[in-house]
Amino acid sequence: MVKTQDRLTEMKAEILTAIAHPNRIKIIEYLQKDVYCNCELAPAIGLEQSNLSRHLKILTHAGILTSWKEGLKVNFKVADPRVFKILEYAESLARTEVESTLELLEQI
Amino acid sequence: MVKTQDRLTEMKAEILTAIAHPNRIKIIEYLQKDVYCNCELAPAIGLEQSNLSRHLKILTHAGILTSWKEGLKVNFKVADPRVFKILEYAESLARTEVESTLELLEQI
DNA sequence: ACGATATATGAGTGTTTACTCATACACTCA
DNA sequence: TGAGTGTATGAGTAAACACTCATATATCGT
Repeated sequence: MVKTQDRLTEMKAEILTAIAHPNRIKIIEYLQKDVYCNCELAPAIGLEQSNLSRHLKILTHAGILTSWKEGLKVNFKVADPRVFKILEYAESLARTEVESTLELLEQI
Repeated sequence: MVKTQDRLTEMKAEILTAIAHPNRIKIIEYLQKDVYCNCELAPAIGLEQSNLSRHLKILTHAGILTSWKEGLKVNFKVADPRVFKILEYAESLARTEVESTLELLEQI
């Protein structure tokens, strides 16, 4: 079944696409500490309310965040800690890149 | 230093953005087996030559693939196995999503 | 019921992306 | 050196994305 394999590949791409934006990475990492609502995240991350709301929707739709209402507010938390693993590996790759750039500079 | 932290976040986003495309995921996973050139990958993955070339450029530029010339051909390999870890976590998240969807269906 | 607060969404905009076709460039070998 | 092969890239296009402003919707306390 090539079709099923393709669907899985698409789903992986959807999950990674949802994560792969600076503002959404900030959101996920901020939510590592605790549970927060839109109104608390907006000033913390420095995003305009409607823009943040859309980023949160993208993350929730991708299954990366879960949300629930609490009065006026909508709270968000990271649905699965494996997301942090992805970010950890991305960070360690980024750091390796910086290091090898520095090594190249030292050779001059 | 907020600026440095932001740059790191951007780099993480760049790395994940480079990975987060179905065709590029296929390329990376195909290269898990062995080293291949553009001309071998094109039929294997089913991409038009110039399109594949651009995807390979994106992956190489992001530091995910390394390439070297061998006569006419340009060979590619995955630069760092941590990329596979990212894809493994993405896959396991995708599978979890499928499972929870199935569970919801069973409740009907 | 009313004003205040939190969130979602329609509409508009500028930018980026993926893709294709055609063509240029790089290299090999006969 | 010229034909053949592999790769890169310019140009054009359609779709997706991120963002903002204005506004709608939902909920709370008084």
